[in-house]
Amino acid sequence: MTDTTDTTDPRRARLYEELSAESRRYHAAYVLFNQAVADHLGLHPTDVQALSLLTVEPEPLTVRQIADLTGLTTGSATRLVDRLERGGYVDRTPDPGDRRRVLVTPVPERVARVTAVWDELGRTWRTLLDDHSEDELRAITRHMRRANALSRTQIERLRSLPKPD
Amino acid sequence: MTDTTDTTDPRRARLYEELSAESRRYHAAYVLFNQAVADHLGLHPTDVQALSLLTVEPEPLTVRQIADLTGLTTGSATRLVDRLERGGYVDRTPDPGDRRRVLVTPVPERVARVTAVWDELGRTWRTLLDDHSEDELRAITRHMRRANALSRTQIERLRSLPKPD
DNA sequence: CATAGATTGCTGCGTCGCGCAGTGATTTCT
DNA sequence: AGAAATCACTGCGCGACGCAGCAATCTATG
Repeated sequence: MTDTTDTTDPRRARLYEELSAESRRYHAAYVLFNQAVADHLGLHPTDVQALSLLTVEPEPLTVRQIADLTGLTTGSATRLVDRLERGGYVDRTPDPGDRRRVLVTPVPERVARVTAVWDELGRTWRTLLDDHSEDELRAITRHMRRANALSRTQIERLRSLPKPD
Repeated sequence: MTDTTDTTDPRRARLYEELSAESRRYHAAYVLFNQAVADHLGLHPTDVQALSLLTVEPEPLTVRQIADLTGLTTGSATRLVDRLERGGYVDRTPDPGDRRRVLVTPVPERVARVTAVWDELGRTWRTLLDDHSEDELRAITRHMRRANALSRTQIERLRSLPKPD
């Protein structure tokens, strides 16, 4: 019926409301899950988060990139890599192209311990995704991708704004 | 064409892969955004997170509920409420029904400062959601709701498992 | 080509959120 | 009524984090 998007549609506004509330709980649940994984492995939540980001990207990351992606300072990122290296999860390799940089590479055998936990979750996840249509899956992915990009610009906006205190 | 769900469909497997990778970045982005909001308001990320959870639910929460929802111990939750109370964001009210409990109620005028930041984000969010169909919005919300419930059971599983250390 | 400036990663230092363990008050179980 | 569980709270110590300063290296400008 409604082909064009009507922003004042009350039913649609209700959908926005529900999605907003649900995404808050969604993120809260993820934080708790991440915490549980960290406890299970004897790591810190930040470390698990960093490992997650480190394994998503195909090429190794520098310490600075890890700092930017996690939101820590370069100093804290150094200690984080220290912990991960001490635990045997990553290797430090000097960057051949720029000798200031240090490339952080995940150690597959060791990281497998972490991904094993995720994969177990992944199996149950499949049963969750299986009754979504392909179009729905694409819509979900697209929403996340765009929300991702949006939050980046919003963070910049917040940083440029004066603090209300 | 494919009416029933075929788990071995390679194109579908690729969709799962993309969604998995994107949701990792999605959560990372949220953590960064939450951090930026906290910096902006001079609060701690955990406090902002707690305020978010506190305002989603219509009725006030007890200290224990806050502890469970955020994953902290009751002791840390007490300090968290201390900080929020000192900042004027919440009020402590003894529960009339159970005098052991303390009800934590958000202070609307003060919390408005926080929600103002969210609402500004909300406006740009609308432009993002506006070009999703209602069915897509429902699919996204449904996915989050179910992922939420799933992670709860997965956390229980992790806690009952022996630690690999 | 030399030199100033920017960038990268690392290291003391102090701060502070957090978990742990114990306490008193209140409720629930037997 | 007494025992056991639950709730919120409080010292205490740990450790992750931000900050500031450091040397090494790359880049830009004359």
